[in-house]
Amino acid sequence: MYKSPATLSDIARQLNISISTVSRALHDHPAISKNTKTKVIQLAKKLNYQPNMLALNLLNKKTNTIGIIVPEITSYYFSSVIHGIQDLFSNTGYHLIISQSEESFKKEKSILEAMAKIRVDGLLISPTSKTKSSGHFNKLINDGIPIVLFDRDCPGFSADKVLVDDYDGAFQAVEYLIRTGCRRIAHISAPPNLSISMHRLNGYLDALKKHQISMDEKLIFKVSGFTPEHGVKAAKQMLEMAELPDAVFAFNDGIAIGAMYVLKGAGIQIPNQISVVGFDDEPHSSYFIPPLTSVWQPVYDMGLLSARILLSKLTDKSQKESFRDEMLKPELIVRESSKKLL
Amino acid sequence: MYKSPATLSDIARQLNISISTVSRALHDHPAISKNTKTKVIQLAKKLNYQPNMLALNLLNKKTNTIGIIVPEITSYYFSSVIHGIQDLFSNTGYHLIISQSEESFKKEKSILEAMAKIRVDGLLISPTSKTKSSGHFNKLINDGIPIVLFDRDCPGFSADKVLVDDYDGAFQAVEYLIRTGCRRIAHISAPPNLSISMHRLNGYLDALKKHQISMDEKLIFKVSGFTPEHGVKAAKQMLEMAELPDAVFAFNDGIAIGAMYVLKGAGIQIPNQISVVGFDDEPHSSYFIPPLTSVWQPVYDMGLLSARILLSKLTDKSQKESFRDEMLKPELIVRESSKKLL
DNA sequence: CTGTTAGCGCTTTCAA
DNA sequence: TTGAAAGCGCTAACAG
Repeated sequence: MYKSPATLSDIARQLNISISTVSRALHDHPAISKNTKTKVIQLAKKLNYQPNMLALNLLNKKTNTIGIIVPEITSYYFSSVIHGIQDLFSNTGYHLIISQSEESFKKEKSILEAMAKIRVDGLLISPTSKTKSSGHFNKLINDGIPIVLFDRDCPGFSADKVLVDDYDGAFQAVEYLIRTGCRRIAHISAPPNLSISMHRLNGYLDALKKHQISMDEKLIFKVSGFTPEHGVKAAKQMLEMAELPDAVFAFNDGIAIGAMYVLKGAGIQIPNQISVVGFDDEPHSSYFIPPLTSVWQPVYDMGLLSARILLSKLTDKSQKESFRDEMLKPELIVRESSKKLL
Repeated sequence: MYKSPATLSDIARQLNISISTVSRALHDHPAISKNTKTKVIQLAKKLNYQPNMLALNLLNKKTNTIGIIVPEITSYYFSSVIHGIQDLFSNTGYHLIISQSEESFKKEKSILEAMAKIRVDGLLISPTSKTKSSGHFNKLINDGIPIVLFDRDCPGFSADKVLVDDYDGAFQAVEYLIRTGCRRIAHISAPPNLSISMHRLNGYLDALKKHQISMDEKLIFKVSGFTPEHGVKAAKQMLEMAELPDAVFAFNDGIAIGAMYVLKGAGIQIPNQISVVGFDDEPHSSYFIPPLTSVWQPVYDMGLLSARILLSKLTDKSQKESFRDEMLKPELIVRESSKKLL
């Protein structure tokens, strides 16, 4: 059917020399006559010889493959991180295998097993919101497969980590709201088993505390996910309160957008009656009316840095045993959704 | 440092039997005594034996790897297709390698070369907007690597294709606008070398023609990309026209959103003065005010179907030589951005 | 029922 | 400067 690709022995046979000579000729080995070398190289080009990676992989016990596990790929957030990772690994000879855990711990475990089976050389992981233990991670570590965690932490698991300072981002956002005169600041919070969820909540609480604003339980809306629908739900509850908040700090842009939709629909002036602030700064957020104030995160850089750390582990196997713990800084992007007219 | 994984010969040595016996025991081979079989299986479990995929790959000349090439991963559109592809290939033993061409023909070619080098078993490709020839594709085809094209066509290239009927989607959208009373319908069109761009433009033109509305060159805004910024640009030009259009049909939601932002900012009533319709139906589109009318596409299903076609090629090598040419139907989702008050 | 052998494509000693 | 041989881990044909 299809002619199978040329091998070293094909070249050797045609030239009546040994396989090892051919191999040497193709690798700039010093001990080889100029004559045979050129002959080999010519024929190799003619036959369109490509080294068989499968054979090399077996020989080197390396797959040149990096595994990536994210909760989902269809979000601006994770796809941007992946973009950063890809950019760093391009031209390194490594290729990337991407899987989605879909926030399922069971799925995370089975993906991890599959990755172990195909013997990836290293892993970049953002754990699910359900992940509490790290036994499944450690199993791979014990096999000598390095893991770098990004975005989401898994407390108790020692590894290289690249996280964003969510606490600081939330603190910045809420302190800014206070500075613009808000006092009854609501927070729409995501599931508490997610570390970043707690960090943002704590940033919110501490900013209030710093400015001596007493925390009001009723102003904290806990929702079970991160989509606009969840924001819708929270905002509807909000509308039933005796006294409305004067600002909403949402866990992320998706929630903020859903909330803003409901509030505007109810005739509430944004930002004059209620300021709205999101988190993640998704590209379309600035096209809402009013454009959404949000906490920007260095997502692409997070991918780049995680990848760089993993690559250095892979390249320099003798690396010191200590783990890197990087904390990237987010940045508040102020837009109209929070600029109250004074 | 790390103990290397157990091999067949490890088991064989410890049990004082031959490697092939071990192999047979682990593969339910009929010719094997119950006794040795259980012994082998026990020890294998104890040693946590995992077949070495690298060796198997070399033996079978298969990598169990599928390559995916998309223009970008950070869009709802392509990440959803990928999601569909992943769901179909999960539990098939294949794993996926994803690369971005970033709309660069040169990059597409180099990715293709890399994919050939690592010997992927098959490829799923959505070509760049610059791709005009198919020589680089055919090179892989000649190596026996099947390719399935999705979303974007590459005219002149014979292969399995899974496309969406963009013409029909555009036609539906524009005919709907006409039915709601619009007569001066503008179109914001993407780069013409992109096949889907032309199909949507043609759908627009034919809908006008069918309803005897003469086409007005000035109402067709050609932009160089697909982001909200491009919509902003077009809308600003629009605002300088002597007579405004009464509707805008944008190439996609991104453009529509950018345009809507500018139009609303200029005090124009949407939909009463200008109806706005997008394409792709991104999840956040329904949270704009007014919520955006858009042409929904079966993106997830497109991924599923492309993957299914590729898988069947891979499984049944003796497949007939004919190519499948699937055309999925889009669907107009009507929301407030186009419901004029009569 | 089990062992021996060859081979997938390549690199790398060791000899010549 | 070149060749022969071993081995990476596994399967399968062929003998026993």
